Amino acid sequence: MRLDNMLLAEGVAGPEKGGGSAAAAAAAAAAGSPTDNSIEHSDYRAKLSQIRQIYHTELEKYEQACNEFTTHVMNLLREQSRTRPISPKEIERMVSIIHRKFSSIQMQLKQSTCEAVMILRSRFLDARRKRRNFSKQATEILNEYFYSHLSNPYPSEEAKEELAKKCSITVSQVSNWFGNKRIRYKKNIGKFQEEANLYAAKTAVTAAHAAAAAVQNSQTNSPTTPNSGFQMKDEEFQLDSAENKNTLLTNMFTGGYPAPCYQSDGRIQ
DNA sequence: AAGAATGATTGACC
DNA sequence: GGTCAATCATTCTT
Repeated sequence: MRLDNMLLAEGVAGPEKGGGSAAAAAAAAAAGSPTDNSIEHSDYRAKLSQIRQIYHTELEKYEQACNEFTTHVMNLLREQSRTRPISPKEIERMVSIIHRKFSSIQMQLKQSTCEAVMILRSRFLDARRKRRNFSKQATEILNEYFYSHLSNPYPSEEAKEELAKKCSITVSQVSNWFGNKRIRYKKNIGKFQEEANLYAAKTAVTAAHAAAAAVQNSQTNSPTTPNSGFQMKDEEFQLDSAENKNTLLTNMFTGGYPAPCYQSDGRIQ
């Protein structure tokens, strides 16, 4: 009974099911509540409840019509009983015919409701599958964070939330982005070197401005710069040495490619 | 139209 | 539970 299960899972089954309502509640609870993707999801839920409402009102209408028709037929039979004898069995037969007819109509209603739910579902899933590239600003913000935390590009939950807010995307999208970025950067550091230098320069410039404002007479010209490549956390301090920074600074302006600092085997954590 | 880039999903791992 | 790695599916670039 796929259709029934589906309706139950979506909470479309009505109270007329009697004992089934408990099963409906259980199924709804078991289905869980994926509370991510709030905007599209709430839209989905709204449409679903709309379908459910239509189903219930239609069902009620049929129920009522069935009752009305039954009493109408009963009246007719009663009238006919004056002219000819009508057995209780015949009445029973008529009533059961009517009920059968109406229950088949209700079945059709259930089926079409189910179809509507399925269509809604597939549309929802399609919408989720369809992706849009993030805005340029969003990518910029994410890249800025990534390259300025290259030694440990793992934003905390709070940092993720902040980035998500700044980029107007969800936290899981931020997680996805960092997951993709880490793996793709690691796979081909050379390809990303230009980008890395760009963002390193960007943060260097802003840091330099701050530094210049603070210490005008100082000779220090090495603002905080990111590492050349992210490493295992164990190596972080070792590779974040001043020597490394200087190398990067030089490379930044000469366009050189600093050697990647990866361990041959391990994962990044 | 083909290939590259990119966001999302999935399964395995710790 | 978060991450990695492979992969899918769509979008962008050439």
